[in-house]
Amino acid sequence: MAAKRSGARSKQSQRTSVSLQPVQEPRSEPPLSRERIVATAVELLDAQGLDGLTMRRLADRLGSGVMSLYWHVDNKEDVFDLALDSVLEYRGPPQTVESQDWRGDIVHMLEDWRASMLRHPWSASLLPRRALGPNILGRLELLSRSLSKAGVADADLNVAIWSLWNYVMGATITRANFDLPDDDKAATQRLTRPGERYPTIERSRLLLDSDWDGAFRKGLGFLLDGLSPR
Amino acid sequence: MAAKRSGARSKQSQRTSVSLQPVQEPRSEPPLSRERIVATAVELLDAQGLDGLTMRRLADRLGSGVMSLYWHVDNKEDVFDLALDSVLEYRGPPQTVESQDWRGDIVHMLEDWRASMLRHPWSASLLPRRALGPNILGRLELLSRSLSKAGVADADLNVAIWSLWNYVMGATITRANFDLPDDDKAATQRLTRPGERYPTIERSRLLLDSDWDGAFRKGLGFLLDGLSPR
DNA sequence: CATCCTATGGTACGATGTACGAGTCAACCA
DNA sequence: TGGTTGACTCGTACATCGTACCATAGGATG
Repeated sequence: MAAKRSGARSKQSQRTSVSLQPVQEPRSEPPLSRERIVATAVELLDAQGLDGLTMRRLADRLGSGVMSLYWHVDNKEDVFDLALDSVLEYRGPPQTVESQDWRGDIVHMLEDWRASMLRHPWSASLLPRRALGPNILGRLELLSRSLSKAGVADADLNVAIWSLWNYVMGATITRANFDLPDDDKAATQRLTRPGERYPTIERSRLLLDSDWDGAFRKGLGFLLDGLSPR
Repeated sequence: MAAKRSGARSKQSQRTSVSLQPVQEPRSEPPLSRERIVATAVELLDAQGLDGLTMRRLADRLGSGVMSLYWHVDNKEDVFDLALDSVLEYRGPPQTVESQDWRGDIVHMLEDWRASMLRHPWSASLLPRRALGPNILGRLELLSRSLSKAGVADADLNVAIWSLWNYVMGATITRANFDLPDDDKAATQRLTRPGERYPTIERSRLLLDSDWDGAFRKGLGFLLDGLSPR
């Protein structure tokens, strides 16, 4: 029944028999490919946001017909999946040798993760509802190893991983969605609206001071304090 | 320019001059109202998910014409906002007297928050991208007061609030989106796919054991440990 | 030359959010 | 009493979306 869904699409893996290419590319678009589609989708998402990506616009940018895309990708969801994973690669902590600094490794990876997502704000809203791609699993694997090295008990390992995941996801999604258009303005207005008031929040300027990066780092520190054995 | 956006809509606050109602309601639908629309929208969202809410379906359920809705709400986004906030009320910790147990109060509120959202899984994906409604601000206010009472320094207060917010949001969004259709299956397949492997994750069965509630509580405990002064 | 596979894209369909304006009905004032 | 006004309802129409279906082109292979 469900024989449609096979990953066997788009194999132009053939030798292109390089022979000789014409002296001058005739200015036309390069051929469509999964990679070119994904790269252009990321451009479009960066420029126009989640709703800005439509198959027609994507085809326009690629200089192709809309339906040609469907030869290379299954559907729009597929485009989202591919764009998302393409944005979440991680090269690992700077030094190549076996690291002693598990805490530094974790912080480095998580801050890089957050930064990658904030560079492409749409990705934060997308990640939780898509299946886990290889790049995310790779990050979780690294997290898991570092925490083990840090002496976290096996029984606590999953909780620790999820806690860090939750923290990063929550912080990033919130941040990415918070300053989209005029949200600061809206929140401020809502806060200062006469009628109901929120004195403690207002006093601490919770919604106004915006050292997001510092807050992220500091809160992550608290969480790691709590997770560290003893 | 932006004179459209005024909250002055939908005031049928008039006295209806009760006089006498007919002996028998003639079985017809009750009149449209903001409240009825929101309640029905929540029903629909619960039943069909985020994409299941369309203005046409909503009108069908209400036994009205589509465009009649627009007298009571500004647009579909408005419906989302109202539905979201209507689902996030909080009555406060059980006992009425001044509580000594700040940690218990916080845990109670946050677990109730998470439970409210999981009862309506669409709400988790919606919350971060909508402006903060009064019910959310109320929860933040309560959080802020409890943490102050716990002795968290003013300088750390915002970080502590955001950390807890992040944790709850991340945990809930992940949870709400994780077991929608056959996601477990997909994740498992992906994990056990020959080729690339993730040995540590696999060994710890990170994606397979599913005591979400326990993990949430335990991780929250770790975070509060880290946040507690000294 | 015939046949096949890869790749492209035009047309068309059903669904969506909502602008516009015409309709109904009760309350009010003359 | 009759006219006017406001609150409220809703049919029609339109632009835009994802994508099913199908016709086509061109190179590789027989």
